[in-house]
Amino acid sequence: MSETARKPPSTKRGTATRKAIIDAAEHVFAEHGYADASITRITEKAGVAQGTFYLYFDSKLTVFEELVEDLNRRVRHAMTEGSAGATTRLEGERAGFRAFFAFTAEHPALYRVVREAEFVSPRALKLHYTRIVEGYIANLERAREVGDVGDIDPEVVAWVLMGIGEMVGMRWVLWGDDPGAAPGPGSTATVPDHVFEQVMAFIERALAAAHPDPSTPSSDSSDTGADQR
Amino acid sequence: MSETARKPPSTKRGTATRKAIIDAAEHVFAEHGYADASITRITEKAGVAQGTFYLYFDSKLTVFEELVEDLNRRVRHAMTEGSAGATTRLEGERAGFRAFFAFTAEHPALYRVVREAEFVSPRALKLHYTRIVEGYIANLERAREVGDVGDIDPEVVAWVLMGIGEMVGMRWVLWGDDPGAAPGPGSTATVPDHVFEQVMAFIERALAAAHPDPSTPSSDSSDTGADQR
Amino acid sequence: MSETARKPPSTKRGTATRKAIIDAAEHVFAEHGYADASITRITEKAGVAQGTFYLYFDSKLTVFEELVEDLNRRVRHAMTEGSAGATTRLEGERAGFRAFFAFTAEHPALYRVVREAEFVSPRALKLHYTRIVEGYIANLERAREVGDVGDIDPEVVAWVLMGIGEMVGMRWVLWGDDPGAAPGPGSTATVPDHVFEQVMAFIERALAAAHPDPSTPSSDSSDTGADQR
Amino acid sequence: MSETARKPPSTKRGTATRKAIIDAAEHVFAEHGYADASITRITEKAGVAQGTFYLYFDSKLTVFEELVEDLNRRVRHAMTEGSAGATTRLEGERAGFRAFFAFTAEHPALYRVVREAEFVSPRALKLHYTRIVEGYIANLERAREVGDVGDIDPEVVAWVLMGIGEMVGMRWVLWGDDPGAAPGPGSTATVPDHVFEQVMAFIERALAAAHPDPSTPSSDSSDTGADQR
DNA sequence: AATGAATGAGAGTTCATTCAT
DNA sequence: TATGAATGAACTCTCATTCAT
Repeated sequence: MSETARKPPSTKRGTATRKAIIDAAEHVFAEHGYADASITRITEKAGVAQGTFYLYFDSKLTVFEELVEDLNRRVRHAMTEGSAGATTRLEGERAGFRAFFAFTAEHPALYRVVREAEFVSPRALKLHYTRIVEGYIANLERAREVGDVGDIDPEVVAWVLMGIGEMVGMRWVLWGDDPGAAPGPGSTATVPDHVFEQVMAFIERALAAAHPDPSTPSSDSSDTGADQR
Repeated sequence: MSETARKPPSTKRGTATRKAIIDAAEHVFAEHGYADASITRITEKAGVAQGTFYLYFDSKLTVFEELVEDLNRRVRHAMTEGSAGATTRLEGERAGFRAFFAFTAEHPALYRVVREAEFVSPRALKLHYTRIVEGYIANLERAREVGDVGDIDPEVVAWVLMGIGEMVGMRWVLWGDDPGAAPGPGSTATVPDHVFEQVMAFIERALAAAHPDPSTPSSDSSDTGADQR
Repeated sequence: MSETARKPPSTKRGTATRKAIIDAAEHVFAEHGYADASITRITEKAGVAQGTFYLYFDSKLTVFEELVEDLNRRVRHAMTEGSAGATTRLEGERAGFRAFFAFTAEHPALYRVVREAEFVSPRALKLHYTRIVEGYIANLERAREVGDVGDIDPEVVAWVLMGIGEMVGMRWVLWGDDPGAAPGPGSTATVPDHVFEQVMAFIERALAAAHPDPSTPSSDSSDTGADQR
Repeated sequence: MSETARKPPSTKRGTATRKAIIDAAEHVFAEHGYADASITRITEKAGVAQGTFYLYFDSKLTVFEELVEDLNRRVRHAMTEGSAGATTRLEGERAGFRAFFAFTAEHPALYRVVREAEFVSPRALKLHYTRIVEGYIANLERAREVGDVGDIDPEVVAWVLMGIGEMVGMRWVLWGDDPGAAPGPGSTATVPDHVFEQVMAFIERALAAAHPDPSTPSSDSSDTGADQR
C-alpha cells in the first residue's frame, strides 16, 4: 500500500544511516530548494558517501516525497496535539493555528518544500494539502452538527482556512516582521500577537456569524483529524 | 553595470522577437516550472535559435523576473478593471475576486511561476504578493473610513484575503473539480458558483460583522487599488 | 602580393571606418588577448555596428594578422629612425634598443599580441621575428665587414639580441619595477637606466671581445634594416 | 573556500586517472594552445568521460596552472641535474643550457603554454620565469664572489640569459632548421652544434670580459640553483 | 553496508559569422 | 556604406545515477 517504493534497512546501522539522510535532506531542501539540492550536498551533510544514498532511496524524487509525507504527518500531529486540551471549538481552532505556525517556524522546510512540489511531485503536493484540509473538514462538520457554526460548506471553508494559514504563515513566520529582509535559514520568527488575534477574529466572525443565534455553547473538543497515521 | 546588459530592440522585428520569447517563456514556465524550463524549450517554442534568446535577456532568471512583473501588472489591472463598474464594496469585492480567478484560469503561469519563485527570486515573489496586497489594503482602508467594515487591521486582513484567493484559486481553478486529476496544461476550469458564493459569504461575514451596527449603507465604489502602474 | 586578402575601402568614409576598427582592435587585443577579444568589443570601441566589421576584414584572424604586420612595420621604423643619427655602431645599437623599449611601452599590444600569435597565426609570428632579426643581421654583417665586431655568426647573434630585447622588455617595460604587480593597461614604464646600461654593456662585451684588437674605429651608421616596407 | 574544491584522489585508480588527465592536458595544450584546448579534447585524449575531469580539477585554468608549475619544477630539475657533474662554471653553464634545450625539445608544451600564459594566468607566467631566473642569479652571484665573472648585476644578466635561452630555444628547437615550416607536433629538433657554440661563446665573452684580468681560474661547480623544490 | 570513481546527458551561455534591410 | 537581428556550433560545467571494489 505504500506509494513510494523504498528499500527498508535491516540492521540498526542501516536505520541510523537512513535517518541521517532524511534529516540532511530536510535541511538541504529547505535551504536550497529541490532543484539545487544535490545528492552530493545531502550525503555530505549526512556524513555518508554518495553511493550510500541509493542504498536507501531510489532517487532524489523518492526522498522528496517521503520527506513531504513525513512533514505532513508531523504538522498534522502537532496540530492535533496542540488542540487536544481545548474545551471549545474556538479554543481548539486557536490552538490548532498556533501549532501550525509554531511548526512552520521550526520546520521551514515544510513550506518551502511544499511550494516547490507543484512541479516536482504534484501528487505529493495534493496529498499534503488534502490531508490537512480533511482535518479541518472533520472539525467543521462536527461543529455544524452541534450548531456551533452556521450553514457553511465545510469543504470550501476548510480550503479557505488552509489558505489563510498558509499565507499568514509565509508572511509573518517565514518572512518575519520585515518583509524586505532575505529569508535566511533560521530567520523564522513567529506570528506577532496582534496579527494572530486579527486573523482569529476574522475567522471567528466568518464562522460564528453564519447563524444569527449564537446561544448554543460548543462543548466539543476539536481534533484536527490528523494523527500519526 | 553588467557587461552583457542587453539593449532594447530598435527595430520592429526585434520587438516582435522579444515578445515571442516572453510569450513562449510564460507557457514553458507554466508547464514545466522554472527548473525544467530550459532555454532550448523556450526558444524552440518561440521559433528562434538559442542564441537569439541572449540578444534580449541576460539569463533565464531575467526573463523569469520580467515575466513575474508583467503578470503581476496584468492581474492587478484585470482586478481593477473588473471592479471598476461596481457601486458597492461588496460588489467590487466580488468582481475583483472573479477577475482574479478568471486571470488565473487564463494564465496558470502566474500561479505556478510564483509558487516556485521562493527559491528562484525571493525579491520577485515578495514584490508580487506585496503589490496585490497593497491594493487590498487601500480598499479596506477606504471602506473602514466610511464605516463599511468593522475595526479591522487592513494589512492583516489584506494578507488573509490574499491567502484565500490563492488557495481557492489553486484548488478549484488549477486543479479543477477533480483534485486527483493531473493538472495538465489547459486543464484549468473556473471556480464553481457555489464555491464562489461560499467564499464570498465567508469573507462578507468576516468583514461586515466586525461592526455590530450594519445600518450604514455602503455607497462607495471599490477599486482594488491596482492599475497599470 | 599582399598575403592577407582584404577589402580595400573606396571612399573617404570607408577609409576612416577601417582605421577606426584597426585601432580599436589594437587596444582590445592588447587588453584582452586574442581569444577574449570579441568582434563585439572591437566594433563597440570603434563605434560601428558588428556587421560593418566584415565589410573590411574577412575574419577576426585577418585583423589580427594585419595588426601584427602593422605593428611590426612600426617598430622597425621606430628602430631605424632612432638609430638614424648615430655615428658609431655602439651608438646605433643603443639607440635601436632604446627605440624598441620605447615602442614597447607605448604599444604593449605588440608584445602581448605577438606572444599569443604562436597559436593564432604562426606565420605572422615568424614573419614578425624574422623581419626584425633581418635588420640585426644586416647591421651585424656590415659591422663584421669593417671589423667592428669579431668573427660571429650574424644570424645566431641576431636571434640572441632579439631574445635579450624581448625578455628585458617584458621584464622591465611590461611588468614595471615591481614584477608582482598586475600588468594593467597603461601601467608600462620604461627600462631603468642602470638596467639599460647593464644590458648594453653585456652585449658590447660579447660583440667587441670577439676580436682581441679593437683598434679599427667604426665609422658606419647603423640602420636596423627595417623601414616602411 | 571554493564550494567545488576537489579533493585529492584516495584510491590508486583515482591517482592514475588524475595523472592521465594532466598528461593529456600537457599534450593538448602544447598542440592547440590554451584557448583551443577544450576539456573535451583533453578528456578524450585521457580516455575518460568529460565529467571525470571535474572530479580532479576545478576548471581548465586550474590544470593549466598546475601544469605550468609542474613543468617549471621539471625544467629546473633537469637543468640542475645536467650541470651537476660540471667542474667549472663554463662547463656548468653549457650543461645547463643543453639541458634546457633538451627539455624544450621533449616538452614543447613548456614553451607554448608559457607564452600564452600572459593572458591566461599572469601569476603563473611570472612565477615560471622568476623561478628560473632565481637559479641563474644564485649561480652568477656565486661566480662573482669568486671573481669568476666581472662586476655585473646578477639580476639583469640573469634575465638576459633567460631571454637568450628562450629565443634560441624557440628559433632552433621549436621551429627547427627551417623556420618556414609549420611547427607540427613532434617536429622539434635540437639546437645545431654551431649555433650552440656561437651562443655559448657570446655569453662567455660577455661574462668573462667583464674583468680585464682573466687569470683567476674558475674551480667552482655551477648549480643552476633549481631543484625539486 | 558502504564507498567513491566514473559516467554522460544536458544545462546555460558566448561569439564569429551571415544576411535581410 | 552601414546596420543589427539572427544563427548555431561549441564551449565549460553540473549532477543524478551506476558500479566495481
